[in-house]
Amino acid sequence: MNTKLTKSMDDITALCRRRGFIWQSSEIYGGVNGFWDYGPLGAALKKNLKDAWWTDTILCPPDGPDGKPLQMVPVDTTIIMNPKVWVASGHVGGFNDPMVDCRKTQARYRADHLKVYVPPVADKPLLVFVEGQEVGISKKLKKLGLAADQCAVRDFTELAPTDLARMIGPDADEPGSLTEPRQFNLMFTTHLGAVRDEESQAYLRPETAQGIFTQFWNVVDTSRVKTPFGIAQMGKSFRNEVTPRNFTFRSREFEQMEIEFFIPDPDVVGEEIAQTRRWYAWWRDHRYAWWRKVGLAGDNLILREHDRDELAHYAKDGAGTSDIEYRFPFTAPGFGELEGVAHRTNFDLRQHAQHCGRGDKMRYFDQEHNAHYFPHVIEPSAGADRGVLALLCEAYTPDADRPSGVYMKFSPRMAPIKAAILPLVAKDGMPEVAEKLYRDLRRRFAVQIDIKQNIGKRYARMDEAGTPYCFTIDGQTLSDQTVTVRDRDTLAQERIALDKVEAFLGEKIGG
RNA sequence: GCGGGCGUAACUCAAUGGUAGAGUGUCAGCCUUCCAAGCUGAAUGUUGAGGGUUCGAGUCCCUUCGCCCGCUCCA
Repeated sequence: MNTKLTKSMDDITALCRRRGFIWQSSEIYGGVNGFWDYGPLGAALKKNLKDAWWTDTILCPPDGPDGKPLQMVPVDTTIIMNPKVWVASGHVGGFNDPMVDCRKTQARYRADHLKVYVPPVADKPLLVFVEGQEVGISKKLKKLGLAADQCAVRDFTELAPTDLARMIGPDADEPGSLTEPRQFNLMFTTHLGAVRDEESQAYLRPETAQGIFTQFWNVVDTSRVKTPFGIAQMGKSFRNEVTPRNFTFRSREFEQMEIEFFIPDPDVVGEEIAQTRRWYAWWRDHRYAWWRKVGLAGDNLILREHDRDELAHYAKDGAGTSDIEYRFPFTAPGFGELEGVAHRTNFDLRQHAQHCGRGDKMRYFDQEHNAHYFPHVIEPSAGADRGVLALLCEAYTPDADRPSGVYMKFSPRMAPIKAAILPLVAKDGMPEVAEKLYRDLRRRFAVQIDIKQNIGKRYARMDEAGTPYCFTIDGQTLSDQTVTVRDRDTLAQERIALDKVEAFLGEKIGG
């Protein structure tokens, strides 16, 4: 029995595996770093989280700060898009530079920033330095018995990889510590069609947001929305992370739940300046409240406003950026990001308007203010897999007093199995009553029937699956048509009428 | 990518260089009127993978993959 009362990530991972929440992708082949599969319970849990997000942000969001019903519409865009999208968004240009690492000093340099002093004789080392930072170079050369005017200065990128063994890195003392230049782009590439050349190269999206931005104009033209309104999308994204770590927290394939909420440009519509801050704060606070509502209600969830200097380039001039963060066992006492809420200004829409060549013609027309502008955007961007991981960590509750040693305290709305139907013993007509109840309930709820083994083992199984309620058919059921309800968290039992079970679940689950 | 640690059944762990095992779980049967109880039986392993040393490798060596920790990275 596990008597540990603190939550350990190893124990949580073991339970996820044992009970079928999360497995390593392609495990029988040794797995693949940064990719994870959801088993039956995990897939159900994730769907519950995504359904809650869809319902609570698209179908029935809370009223906005203006007291009016929020306008929200969904889209579902492709993972592979025209590569120009990623040029416009800045994902291709900014991060495509080959980098060189120094094994000795752990330093990392851009290859195109490096210059090399090449001595006239082959048995002397080559001295590498960062362009513009040549302080102390002549001293270093002197030590090697060289003078600067004897050496040719070449670009690092012109030299052959075979020269690496003779090179002394900018911060190193001995040759041979530099690696070959490597591409450091976090986007996965692929090729469209049969020919694998530069022309056919495409990318797997690193964020779903750009699908929303590129279809912004079609949404406006077809769905009768006007600012302020939001477009929401959930879907897979891909980042070729250098170091996938911490279970599913940093995966290379992951699912996002993103909203782009479009509001008037405060510079154009003067009286709306305060609105930008108001909308930003409203989304920030409501997204935080939503995570608490789905089960992260304890001290482990925090809302953290970013400092000015950690803002992304597109958000520098904005109303702010904040993270909703969860204290995972592997980040404690620190926190890990679940969702970021950012005022992205109108950077993305302007970029796309410019790159597609139509420029200001693509400005949105605001009839109410009689003004053309590119709307600003508040972006609440959440990680579905990180949300699931947080739900798992939060639910994991060691309890030395119960036979399983642990139970999963999911909120009823998130629980993969809402209820179990258990005949106390497999005779005297109890299985038949249980089966009828099971057939009735499964039409509306995710329920399971379990007849095998003794009742204690079945309760224990349900504790590890996080099933909030167990209905048990016993001898008394046969005479008075009542069953017991066992509450997962309190272990308390009460009797309710067999024909009230469905209403009971409906009330507790909200289904 | 760098440095360190670790890979044996679904899980937790044994096995001096000499026949791969136990407990738990799972499954089947019996029993059982409320919390992994009891009895009987069954299935599950190319010891992460691939090489090498050896008469013989889970054990020693090399490579590789994966996991954990620390750096690095995270628009």
